[in-house]
Amino acid sequence: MVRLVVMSDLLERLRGRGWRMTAQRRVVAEVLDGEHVHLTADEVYTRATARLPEISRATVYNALGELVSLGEVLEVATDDRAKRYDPNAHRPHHHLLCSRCGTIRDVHPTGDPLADLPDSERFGFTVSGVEVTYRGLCPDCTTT
Amino acid sequence: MVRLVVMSDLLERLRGRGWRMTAQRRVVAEVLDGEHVHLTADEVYTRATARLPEISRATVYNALGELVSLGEVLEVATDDRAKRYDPNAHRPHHHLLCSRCGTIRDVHPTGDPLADLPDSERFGFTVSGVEVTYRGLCPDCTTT
DNA sequence: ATCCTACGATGGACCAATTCCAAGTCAATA
DNA sequence: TATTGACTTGGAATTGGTCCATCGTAGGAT
Ligand SMILES: [Mn+2]
Ligand SMILES: [Mn+2]
Ligand SMILES: [Zn+2]
Ligand SMILES: [Zn+2]
Repeated sequence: MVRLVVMSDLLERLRGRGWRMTAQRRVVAEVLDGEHVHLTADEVYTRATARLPEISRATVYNALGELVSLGEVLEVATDDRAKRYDPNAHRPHHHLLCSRCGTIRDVHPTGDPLADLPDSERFGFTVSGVEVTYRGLCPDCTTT
Repeated sequence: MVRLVVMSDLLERLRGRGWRMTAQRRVVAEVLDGEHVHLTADEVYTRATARLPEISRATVYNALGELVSLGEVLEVATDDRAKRYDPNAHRPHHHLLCSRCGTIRDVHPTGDPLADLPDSERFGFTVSGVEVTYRGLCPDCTTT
């Protein structure tokens, strides 16, 4: 039995969590749902505008912020100025990014970097997570 | 034989590399030299101003940018809005940062994260480096 | 089906971090 | 010491994001 409905897993979950559903929130969630992209707030805004022309930037920022607090979306800080929003919050992963064009890919390294930080290197911190960012050149940028 | 002169290792190197030395560039380099801090551009500007009151922000940004291109200083992007500048570019290391107050510490995890990224997870990229960022609460923020 | 109201949406002002620019200054070479 | 290309400056511009007063509406109550 093949599952044809791929969308709205996220929408479903949000509703279940009591997230008040509005046309604006729906399109933001829909833009993020689906493939594992890493859009900037402005890219989300542009795509949302295609579906709901009167949506405002402030609303997009609000919705993104809420999705992040809810743990449904991850905020990724690259060295670009703009944060990126990652809907793939359920399967833990890390990132590989192209220093030239900014492309981001999800990667799943082997090993547990948390285990690689001995107590003597924790300086009394309560360590709760770790992000690994690989940098390099994507196939396109390597040849060009 | 104890080495008393701890400063100007950086200055020395820059001179040797043919970096045209001006009063402004010197104070920026001096602010960064020495202990392993992670200052924002504005913090560098403030400290530089203490030594050379007429220096301008633009010049601080210019000098920082050049030091980064020269590989003498590392740019660290946290989730804060402002980038941090790390003079510890010679001994490879990673970072542990407090999610509450923003404190950053250098850490040296065991293991090689580059070796943990199999070819099948490189997607044709030429991978050149990796950053590991541990997050948690510093001792102060844990108790408070 | 309609009412109510607390929560959400809006756009425009505001802000912080950074970059850009035209004009003035100066370090290093000859 | 004269020359000149590189560096510095202050302010304007740009970018990415937040704030806020006001208006609109989702969804529970009736
Ligand atoms: Mn991702
Ligand atoms: Mn460091
Ligand atoms: Zn690329
Ligand atoms: Zn702290």
